[in-house]
Amino acid sequence: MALGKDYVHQQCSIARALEVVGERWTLLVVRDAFYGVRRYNDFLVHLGVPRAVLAARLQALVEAGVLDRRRYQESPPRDEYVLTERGLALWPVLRSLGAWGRAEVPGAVPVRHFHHADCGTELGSYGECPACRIPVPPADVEMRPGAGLDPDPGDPVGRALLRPRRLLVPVGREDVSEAGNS
Amino acid sequence: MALGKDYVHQQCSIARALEVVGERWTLLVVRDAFYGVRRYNDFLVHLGVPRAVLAARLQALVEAGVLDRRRYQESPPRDEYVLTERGLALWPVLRSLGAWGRAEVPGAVPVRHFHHADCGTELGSYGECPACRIPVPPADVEMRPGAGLDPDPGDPVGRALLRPRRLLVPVGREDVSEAGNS
DNA sequence: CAGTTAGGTTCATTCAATGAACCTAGAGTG
DNA sequence: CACTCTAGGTTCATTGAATGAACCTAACTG
Repeated sequence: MALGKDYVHQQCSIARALEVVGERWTLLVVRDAFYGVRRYNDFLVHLGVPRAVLAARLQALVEAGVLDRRRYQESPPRDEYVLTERGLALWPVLRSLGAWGRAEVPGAVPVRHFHHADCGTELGSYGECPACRIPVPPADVEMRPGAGLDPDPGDPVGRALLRPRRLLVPVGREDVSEAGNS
Repeated sequence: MALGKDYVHQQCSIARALEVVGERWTLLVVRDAFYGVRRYNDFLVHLGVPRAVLAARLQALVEAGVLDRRRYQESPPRDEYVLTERGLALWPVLRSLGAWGRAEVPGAVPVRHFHHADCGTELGSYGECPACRIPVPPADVEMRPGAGLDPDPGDPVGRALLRPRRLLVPVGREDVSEAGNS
């Protein structure tokens, strides 16, 4: 990884984090993992990333301990990629990046809203629940579509993510399979 | 910017944030700006980034409204790059990335510690003060060297950052100028 | 007026991203 | 039992960006 070669001598834990998640597409792969995407093909169609790049990123994330590659069926051997504890710890990074992108990038209409599932309150910029005054773990976060969300994405995974969802819950096969069931 | 071309169709404020700060070196430039680095040459020696890349990144950050380029002397015209409000809003992103890099990247010895200047308490993972229970704005953060910090960095800016410092306070010329005053 | 400093630009080379094509192995279908 | 589909890749030529060295400019310094 090119970043690593240059960042290694940087005296900074930010640089060390960027060695792992700072490459192109990597954080979007992790984001999709939080959204419940687990399979190679689902990442592929949802991100629109080249296959070779996706394979390289998934492998790098597994080696870094961010994702766990696990066999979910044997007959045709199929693996899925699931966030580890280390990967789950990236939630504040994604949350703060998303909050910044929504608040500070001009012309941004809210695309998704994140709520504390226990009480329904929308999360604050730090991923905390303003009502309960606690940092909300991703498993307790409910994602709801916002006004800026494209109502008809081209890929089945994007369509599955139109509905309110709990984070980390795997995208169901029934959501993804049939294309045009309106 | 290559990222923009591909991320634009992504329905996500994380992707929009990455269009601005997701490129190689960009977040490290912003980090240095928080550390008090303001001048082209100081970024250059501290980051070890190619000159052309630094010029492109600074220009992009100015266009994105993250940095403000301001003339600080006329006689030889010299500009400095200072964080805007929008740039200051990136502090939670850097803080959470740094916290993750320290906690989750194996073999990481703490390089710098960040404390609430008002009370001296070390910041939590979200950039909050655990004692005062408030998010600490970067101007109120004191940075102190940690055990993992190289005690003799090769560049004068790195040496200036060895001492405890308030964030955003510009790196003084007297810190940077003389090389080997032990 | 020679040297230095700040802040760049230009250019050839290297390296990674892209996207299309191809590969493999098992599953379902007629 | 041939055909085709699906999941999960690999390979390869092309494109594009990063790299680092060299060069440029303008002003100040001794």
